[in-house]
Amino acid sequence: MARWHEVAEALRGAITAGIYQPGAKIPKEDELQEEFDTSRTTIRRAVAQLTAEGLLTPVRRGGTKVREQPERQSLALDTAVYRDELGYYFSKTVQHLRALQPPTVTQEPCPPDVLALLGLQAGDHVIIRDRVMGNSETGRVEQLATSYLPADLAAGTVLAQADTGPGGIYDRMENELGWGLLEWEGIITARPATAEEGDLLSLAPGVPVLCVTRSTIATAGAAEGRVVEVNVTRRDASRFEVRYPISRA
Amino acid sequence: MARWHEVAEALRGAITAGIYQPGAKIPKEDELQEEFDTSRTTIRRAVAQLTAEGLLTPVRRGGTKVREQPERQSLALDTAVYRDELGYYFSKTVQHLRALQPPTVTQEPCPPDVLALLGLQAGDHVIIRDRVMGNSETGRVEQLATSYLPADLAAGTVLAQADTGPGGIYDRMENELGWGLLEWEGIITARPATAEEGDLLSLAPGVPVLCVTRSTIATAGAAEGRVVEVNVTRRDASRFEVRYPISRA
DNA sequence: CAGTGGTCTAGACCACAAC
DNA sequence: TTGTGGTCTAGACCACTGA
Repeated sequence: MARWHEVAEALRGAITAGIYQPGAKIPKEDELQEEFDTSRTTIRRAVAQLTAEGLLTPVRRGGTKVREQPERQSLALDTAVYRDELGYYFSKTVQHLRALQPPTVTQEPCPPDVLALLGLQAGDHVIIRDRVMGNSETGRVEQLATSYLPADLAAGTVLAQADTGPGGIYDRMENELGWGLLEWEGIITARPATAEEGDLLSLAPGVPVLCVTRSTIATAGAAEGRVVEVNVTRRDASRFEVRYPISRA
Repeated sequence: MARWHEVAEALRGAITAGIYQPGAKIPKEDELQEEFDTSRTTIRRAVAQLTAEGLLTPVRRGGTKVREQPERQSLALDTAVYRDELGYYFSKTVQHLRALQPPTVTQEPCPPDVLALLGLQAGDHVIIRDRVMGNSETGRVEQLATSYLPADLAAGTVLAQADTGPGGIYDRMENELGWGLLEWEGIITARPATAEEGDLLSLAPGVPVLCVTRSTIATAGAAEGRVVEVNVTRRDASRFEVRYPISRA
């Protein structure tokens, strides 16, 4: 077994055994170096591993702390979609999330991971609507939301404009565009965060993002039967969870 | 910006731009060292970052490859529980998963992350039933399943034995123990994989685990109103997703 | 403002698996 | 067999930030 692996295991054991409590500092690198009689690089490799596992967070000038796991915030699973005079919404729980800035709208080749969902070919273009959402009072960023719309359907329409008017894009699709009563399907996934996501969401190193991907299907008009939108929301996986009820069938 | 950050960004750009295709090899470390005119350590730091993001997988003696994202396997969300003469099951989709070994049963202090779910105090003991599940034909490990039961309820009962008989623990709870018709609730989370999970599930470095946590609530008998079991299943987040329907309310 | 973690260098040897 | 990534050393300087 590699030396850094041994060091990591020793530290991990000390943490789970409670010798180092959450919020407490572990010895500084020089001290660990002496304790384990190895080079600083090896110590750093071990600490990096535990950091990636979410156990430690190094603080500049403040030592390396045992990470306090934040309480996870529950999201109700949006198995039903509601509608009132203002538009569609997917959760009965009041969302305090607001777009912190106007959405970014661009047109680009479709990223590979949404190609299949939209039923497109490699190289096909999509309209990308990007929003950074959070608590408008504290300014804290809570989720990143991105919509992908096939360019052959959406380019040049109101769907490609930053302001889509009252009710948002779904109202436009059902009313002005005549795409019928929309249908939806959801997928929950998780993956490592990109560097950009880590920045925007203030993720601790190594923490993944929890993704909820919602596909919108048209039932009439020019887009009948097609997936006309894929919406991906990404959240800090250490701070959010998706909760759902189970009933007897 | 740190040098390794620049290198990482350059490589990331080349990958997303398709200059390095999935499955292809990026230049070996010496060549990158020359190309970017920096030390090997810096190159390795950059490659480590992209590996953690799931973009690269180094292969010994075979160079470093651009990771081919495996197609995700869909899991139906178990919003309903079914029952037949053999016992309970949570998914209509036939599961080919079998326990690859008999379950491990131990008694330990309750881990902090399930304390609140079980309504226990720090230091309280739980019975832990651990199973490694996978495809019994290929031997491939697909998921890790762990059940936590409060020791004050389960110790000394059939629930603490490796073989719980036909129908499993839920039948024992409802029938022999008289805990009434059980109820359930589910939670979906994601977190970085531990070293052990990475080994068992053959996870690529940096890939998180997708967790489905199911709590069982008793409605009668000595355990009435209590959470009598917490079941946590962990899967490779790059290979699984949870899919669910959305209907109009 | 000084001590901590962050970055970087130059070099060496090792172990594993693809060739 | 041997070239690749994996590990490790000893040392240096930097930059941020919390004491």
